[in-house]
Amino acid sequence: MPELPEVEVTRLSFADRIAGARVLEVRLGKPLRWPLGCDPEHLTGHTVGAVRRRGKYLLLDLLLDHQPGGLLVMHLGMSGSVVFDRYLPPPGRHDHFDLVTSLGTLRLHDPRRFGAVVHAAGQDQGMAHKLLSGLGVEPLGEGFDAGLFHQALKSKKAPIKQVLLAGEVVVGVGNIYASEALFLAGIRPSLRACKISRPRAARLHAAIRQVLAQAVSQGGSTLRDFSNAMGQTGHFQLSAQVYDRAGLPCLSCETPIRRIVQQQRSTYFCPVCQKP
DNA sequence: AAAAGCCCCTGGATGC
DNA sequence: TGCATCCAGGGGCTTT
Repeated sequence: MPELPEVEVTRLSFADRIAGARVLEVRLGKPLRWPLGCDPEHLTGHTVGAVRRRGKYLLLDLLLDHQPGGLLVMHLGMSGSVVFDRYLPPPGRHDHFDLVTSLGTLRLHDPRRFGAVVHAAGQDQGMAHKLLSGLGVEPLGEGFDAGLFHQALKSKKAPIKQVLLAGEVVVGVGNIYASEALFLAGIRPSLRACKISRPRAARLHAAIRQVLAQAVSQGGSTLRDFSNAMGQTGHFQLSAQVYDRAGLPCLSCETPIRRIVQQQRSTYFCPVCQKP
């Protein structure tokens, strides 16, 4: 479920409230995608500092006696969501991680368990962790430059939709927003990335930023059950131009939207507005 | 080296 | 009502 906007909206909904909290206990449910990477007891006594985001990962800075104490890396997978509150009911069948702190409990709810919580420490305070190295540039950051983006696409022969999803060039763009950004840019998802001209790459660069920023401002997309750490749902799905609209008229030209499958994921596009 | 396939897991919607 | 099938916001690992 969660792409960059949903993760960012989640971050914004609890970062300020958890800052300075002291970890009292960690409760684990069923196994997630990866093991925590440390004894849960080890985290007790740490303090939570800033909550940051890298791509679709949430990063909780940990401190111990005012010294850096590594990172707690959280990923929401396909069906994950987080809640943070002073009082929560006992964990349910899909609640697999509780960080009980002096200011409330941070809980990961994840029915499919593709998500994870991993403790990363050591070199570079955990930022050198395998999961975080090798990630592309942040699309909403200053490092996302149209010219560099075009250069990066030149070396990729795969279809542009798949290159966006891979996250090696730019992070955070998932299945919904890849289709939406390509529609806004007027580019066919099947077009090989290396074939995209400089002007079209610039247009896609702008479209990615626009779509993601708009989605963040609308609280993300709630397709089935996403909500932020305050329990609030998102509304971007009501603004989607092509995602999940197969057979429905294009909102720009009325041609039926098409659905194709790329890398076993659905892609939606308008065959008229989006040129090969 | 890059691209394509294969899984991990649960639940909701649809069809017979 | 029951059961089978398909589909779903991701991404690491293995195979071509």
